[in-house]
Amino acid sequence: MDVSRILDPLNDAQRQAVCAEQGNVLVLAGAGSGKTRVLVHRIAWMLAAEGITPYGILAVTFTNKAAGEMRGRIEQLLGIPSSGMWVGTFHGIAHRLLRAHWKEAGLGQSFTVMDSEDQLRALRRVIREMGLDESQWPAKESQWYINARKDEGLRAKHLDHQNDTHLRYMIEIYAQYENYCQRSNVVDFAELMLRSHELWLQNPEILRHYQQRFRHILVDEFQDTNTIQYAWLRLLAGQHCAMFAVGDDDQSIYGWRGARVENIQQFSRDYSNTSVFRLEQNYRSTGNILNAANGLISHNAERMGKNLWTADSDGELIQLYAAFNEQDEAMFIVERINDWVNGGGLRSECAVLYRSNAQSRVIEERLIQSGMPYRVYGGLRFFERQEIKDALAYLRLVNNRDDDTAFERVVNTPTRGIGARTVDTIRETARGSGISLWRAAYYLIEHKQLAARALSALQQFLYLIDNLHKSIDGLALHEQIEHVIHDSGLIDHYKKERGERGRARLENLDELINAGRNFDDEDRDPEQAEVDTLTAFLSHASLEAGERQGDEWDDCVQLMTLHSAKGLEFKQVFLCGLEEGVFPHKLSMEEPGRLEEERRLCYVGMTRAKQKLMISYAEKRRLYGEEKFARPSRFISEIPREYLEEIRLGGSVSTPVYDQFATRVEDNDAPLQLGQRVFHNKFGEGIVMNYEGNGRHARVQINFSTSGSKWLVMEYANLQLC
DNA sequence: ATATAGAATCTTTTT
DNA sequence: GATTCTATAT
Repeated sequence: MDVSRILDPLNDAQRQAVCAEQGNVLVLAGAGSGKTRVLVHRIAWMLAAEGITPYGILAVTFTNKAAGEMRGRIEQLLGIPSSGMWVGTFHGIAHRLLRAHWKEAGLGQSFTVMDSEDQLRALRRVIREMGLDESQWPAKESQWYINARKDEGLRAKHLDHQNDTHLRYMIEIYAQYENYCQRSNVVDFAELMLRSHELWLQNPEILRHYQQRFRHILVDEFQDTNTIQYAWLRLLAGQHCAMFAVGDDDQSIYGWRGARVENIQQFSRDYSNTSVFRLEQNYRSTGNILNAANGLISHNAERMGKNLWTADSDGELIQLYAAFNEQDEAMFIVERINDWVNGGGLRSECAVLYRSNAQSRVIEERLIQSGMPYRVYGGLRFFERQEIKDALAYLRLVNNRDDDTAFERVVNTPTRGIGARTVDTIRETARGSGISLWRAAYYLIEHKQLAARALSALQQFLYLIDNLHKSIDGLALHEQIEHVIHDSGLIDHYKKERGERGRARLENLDELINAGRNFDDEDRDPEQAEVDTLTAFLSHASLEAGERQGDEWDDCVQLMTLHSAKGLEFKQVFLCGLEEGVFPHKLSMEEPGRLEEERRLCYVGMTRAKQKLMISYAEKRRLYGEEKFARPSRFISEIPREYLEEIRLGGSVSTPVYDQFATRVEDNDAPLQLGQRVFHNKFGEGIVMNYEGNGRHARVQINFSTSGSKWLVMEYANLQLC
């Protein structure tokens, strides 16, 4: 193997990381510094130069996309298939382990993986069965609580209610939910990590086997690992494994779902012989964009320290546009895109990034108006669509009769005369005897404990599932799917739905058959040939919900949230809605830690831009039906001024907007922070709800605890901060 | 079993 | 403002 192909395309820092001596390595890779390249070349280097066998390598990522990309690039670089190597997501690999050791993990052989919607439905049922009021104990909250505990590696039995009633119920719901999952032979996403971790802890011989096999672990996006994922890695690594972790603390934007940036620092502490490398040369953006981003992120206190630089030229200044309102902002963005396209640029080279999905609507409307094709990321994915989930539920039930989530979903879809009353009876029986719904239904029929009509309807349903099981045995996967969606009546059911939507649903069901046809050859895991195809397909559907909607091939403007933009790059980026309360989001403004995460999010957004970055904010914005005034985001004032250029449309430059907000933000005698508690001599204590204008002439709306909401003029109000 | 009206609620997202 | 769920009526 010619090693120069691996080393030549690298810069010094990259090469040092790639060729680092065997041992633990931490690579702090800034945005656009060639993070994936280093991972891929490191693997290639180990295989080609160090004589390490692919069989001993495990590479973990967070998304299927990243895993696929890594695998593809390894194969491209080496010119051979990457077989034997494990490259996958944390959840994908945990799932693989559980399939291989289902018995030791305490699962049934054909256990099913629930997605978050399934999990929510399951929790609704558990809460209802506990006789709790659903409005007082929202399933969403329990789901959040349970997943957060699982991400910390904690089971219900580890938790202490500390005499807190609320907590006690939460833990009880958790415990009941664990029972439910065990009974139904299903696992949720967090459970995959937690249970595979326990599998290793409780079966030292299995752990030893994997420890001996995987002497080289590579981890992508290390800053996004949560507690259980890090514990899982440490356990697998044991004493003799070399870990190669790549991450960027400045791009940690998933703290709210349990990711712990601290794991990066912890890594060097836990593995004392760790060599640390920094990749700071950026190959993506112009100098001005990088300097602006560096300036912004320097306002964060908790950093490992890193400064991106480029050999590229300064490029254009970052343009700042102060819009009158959100309509004006949208108009500005679309006009700029038009200019770009007229100048020969592609629409797909432009991305509009926003903090929250609700912001996309106005921009979409404006794009439609000017006939500009666009694509919004973040809609429903293929395997999450209603009709697809219905079909999958039938398949799941055929595959695993105890899957209560699937049973509940399809027992009366399409309607077949099994009403709420009957299902209630089944549930009660199931709960009374601690059995699955399927078994309870069987029991009720055998003992004729239902009204005649319901009994025969239910019997029909059980026959249907049993017959489906028999008739699809031995068929190819796509034939199985086709059979099930026809015989279940789903096709007829959706044929009745009129209009565009019904037609789309039928098309999707057709597409599901197609997915089954393609699955056989492509997506099977060669090391798990003994798992039957249907089971593998169902797991695939849960673990890899498919691409987001949109025609990739069309040349269209890209619209997405800042979170979904991570890892992508565009020649021209619009960062919009930079207003206090929108970005940083009002729910993240209180805690310093969360605010720093918002700032990192802004940093991520800025560093997506290759050539042109445009930042905009609206002085007045209609959001959630109400019109509100907002101050420009503090993030704007944190960008060093020399990299910004304020622009106005139509050339009518009046007061420089930058000056306006600069004084507004920095002046402490204008405490117009929304949500600020204030004291008024006559009205007492209140909270700032809204304001209009700025400086001394501003009018402020304050909600007083004793006398209600009032508009006051700052100049005369004489407010005191509390 | 379905249709409709009223109410609630509205970061960010992958697996 | 728009969606999504819940309660009630038919």
